[in-house]
Amino acid sequence: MRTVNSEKAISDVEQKCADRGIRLTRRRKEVLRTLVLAESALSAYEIAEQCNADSNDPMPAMSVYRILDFLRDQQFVHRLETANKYISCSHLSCGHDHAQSQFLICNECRKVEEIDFSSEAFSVMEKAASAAGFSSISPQLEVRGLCDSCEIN
Amino acid sequence: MRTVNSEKAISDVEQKCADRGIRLTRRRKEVLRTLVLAESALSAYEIAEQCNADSNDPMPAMSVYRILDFLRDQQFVHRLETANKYISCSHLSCGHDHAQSQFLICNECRKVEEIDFSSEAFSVMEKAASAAGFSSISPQLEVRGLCDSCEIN
DNA sequence: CCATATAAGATATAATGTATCTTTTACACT
DNA sequence: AGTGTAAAAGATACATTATATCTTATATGG
Repeated sequence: MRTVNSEKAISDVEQKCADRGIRLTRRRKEVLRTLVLAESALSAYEIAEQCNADSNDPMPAMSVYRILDFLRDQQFVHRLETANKYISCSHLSCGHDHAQSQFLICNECRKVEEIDFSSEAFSVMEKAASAAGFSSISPQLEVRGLCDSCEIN
Repeated sequence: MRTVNSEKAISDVEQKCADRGIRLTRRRKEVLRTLVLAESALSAYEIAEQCNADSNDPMPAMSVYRILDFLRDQQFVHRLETANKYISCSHLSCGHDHAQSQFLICNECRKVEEIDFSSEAFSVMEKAASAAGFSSISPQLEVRGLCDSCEIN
């Protein structure tokens, strides 16, 4: 599934970088491609491992961290805080911004879905937060659960 | 604030352990007390450090992990997945169960509030999840934000 | 008092992440 | 093309969080 539009996603990112006047270097593209092609979220070290499997030019884990910082700044990649893993943004080819991101994470198969909670859901949460003394809350949310196919088994 | 009812909370936990036929050993009580008295969530190593400051009987970090497993099983303590820290349950003295727990975490001062989202909020989230192919989701939720006093500054 | 199970101690090591300094590369300008 | 500058990448060290495993101690029931 994820491979179908992966090349398009990457060239769209290249375009965005050009527009923003920043560089999508070979190394950065390597990391991005690894994440775009990945079936699931990957740890930084898994990304390095994958890059090293794909080419003979060794990718040090420390570079992966720096590159992830860059890709996250640009919102091409998200960090799953509850999993210590990284995943490519599911909106790489969209024109608009995606500062918001909510993730559903399957505890069984580790599948991750990036979704948009309704503003209704969000305002309900904000109300509860506000009552507890938190006036501003982050729109990044990670919800653990079971995906439908793992639910069945 | 947290110190006011801390001794009561601990003796309530002792009672619960007696009821459940499990042991709240000296070591376990040490860890629990440290968390109950803490102003904020603590890492496992911070807990060990604190225990070691409080007594001359050294608490190894590895014991802390084991004890945290126990305390979490019993729902006396929660793990904040986004922070890799631990916090005592805010319902230690309640009679009923608290499998559910939602946390507001201040990104600035690290203050944590344990709250109960309305079932309304929850059903809105469940609906969104279900549309994305997740039929069951965990009630533990960690929401990052700014508490009111950090908001002002 | 002894057997057994549970808890704790001890040690090693894995996994994840940050700090820092050096070297290389890209790019603008001459 | 040559050079200066800034960004990126490489390299190394180390900090933090966590798990695995084996041994020793302690509590409890018979």
